[in-house]
Amino acid sequence: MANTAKHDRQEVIQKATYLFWKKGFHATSMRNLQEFIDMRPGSIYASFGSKEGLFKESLQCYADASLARLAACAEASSPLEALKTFIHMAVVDYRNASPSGLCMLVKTLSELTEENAELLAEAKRLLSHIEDALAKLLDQAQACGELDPSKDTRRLARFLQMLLMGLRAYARANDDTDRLNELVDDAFACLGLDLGEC
Amino acid sequence: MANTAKHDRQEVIQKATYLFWKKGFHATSMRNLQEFIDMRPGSIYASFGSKEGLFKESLQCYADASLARLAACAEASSPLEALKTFIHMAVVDYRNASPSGLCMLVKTLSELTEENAELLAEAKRLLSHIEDALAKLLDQAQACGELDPSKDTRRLARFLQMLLMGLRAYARANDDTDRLNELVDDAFACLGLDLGEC
DNA sequence: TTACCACTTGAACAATTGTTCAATATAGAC
DNA sequence: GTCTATATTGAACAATTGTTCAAGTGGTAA
Repeated sequence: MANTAKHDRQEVIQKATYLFWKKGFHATSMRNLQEFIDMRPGSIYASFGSKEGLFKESLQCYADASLARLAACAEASSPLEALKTFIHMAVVDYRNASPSGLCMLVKTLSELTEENAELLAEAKRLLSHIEDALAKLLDQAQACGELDPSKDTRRLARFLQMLLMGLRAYARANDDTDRLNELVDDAFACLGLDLGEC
Repeated sequence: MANTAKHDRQEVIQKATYLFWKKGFHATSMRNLQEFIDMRPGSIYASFGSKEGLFKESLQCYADASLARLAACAEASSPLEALKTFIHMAVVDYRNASPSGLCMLVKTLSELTEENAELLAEAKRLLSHIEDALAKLLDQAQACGELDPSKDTRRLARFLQMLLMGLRAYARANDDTDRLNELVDDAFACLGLDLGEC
């Protein structure tokens, strides 16, 4: 077969995302990828140009999935309840199920240096999109009377993302689930969002 | 010269720490290290056994320096004031001065997988020591009446470390100093420690 | 002065890295 | 059925990886 793509592009990117997310950019070799997504180097380079190119698309794939997960939460319940579910999922539930436990974007920001400036910038860009989505959800919470209208939602969104990063990093260092739940509770408590009453 | 060590061991480890901290474990090649610390491979391997061996000692060197920094803060002011200084230094002041902006232990935890289980375990171990030091400082704060005696200092220490991780990770994604200061303020505010009045 | 020994040196190793490209294969157009 | 455009293959590339080791160097003790 030829002329018509053997591999579904999106499926290939998803597999690559899994491996990159799990092992990081440097520890994932092209040979690892070739084996895992069952493509020969020629095909990969024809489709994505370089390891960096494939990684960049993986970052986007990851961010899309995260935003979709947040949107799914938002559809299932009230804005603030959705936030709580989203964070609890990311920090506690997906901790062992996901390839890394950490946010792939944060992991990338942590691993890479200016030697891969483009990837660094892309990770930052995608993280800011997630922050936008969090802010939008907080705006909705205000609109439906769930959140004090005097609160600065942009500032609160920044704080939420910072908490999310911290919680997931901490979860990687300490795998006691009870204490982790305690920590998430503390984080919610200090938000002043009265989440417990939703 | 020979027979007597040409290089001061501690000095060599400090240089290695700088490079590992900056670039991470995988992106730092032995050739990078050889050049940076001005030693030939034979000497390095005679002293440290392997790249992993040198990295492990670098982790310890980093943790020692962090604990010393915290101790220095503690000696300069009251326990809670010291905590505030310590966190502000790590998140805002050292952000550009230090090799990475991130905690080297968190960066290691983020980068490595079970393929380097020993290094992973060492990073976790050292992080728990830092948490111990934070808890001890909170105990002192209680002893001198600076902190509500009913608070669970172990739990508070965990929360503090989580915040520290989150703040530094966020600082890596967003380099607006004003907003960063705002974020640190928010973090302190939600601690319920009344830090502003110390 | 001699002998020793801890330390250093750097060429060399096999393995792995990201990447290229000429050869091959095949679905669809005419 | 031929042609063309596109996708795939896998051997091969130069460069780099972590590591080894035989040879060299020079202070110290006798």
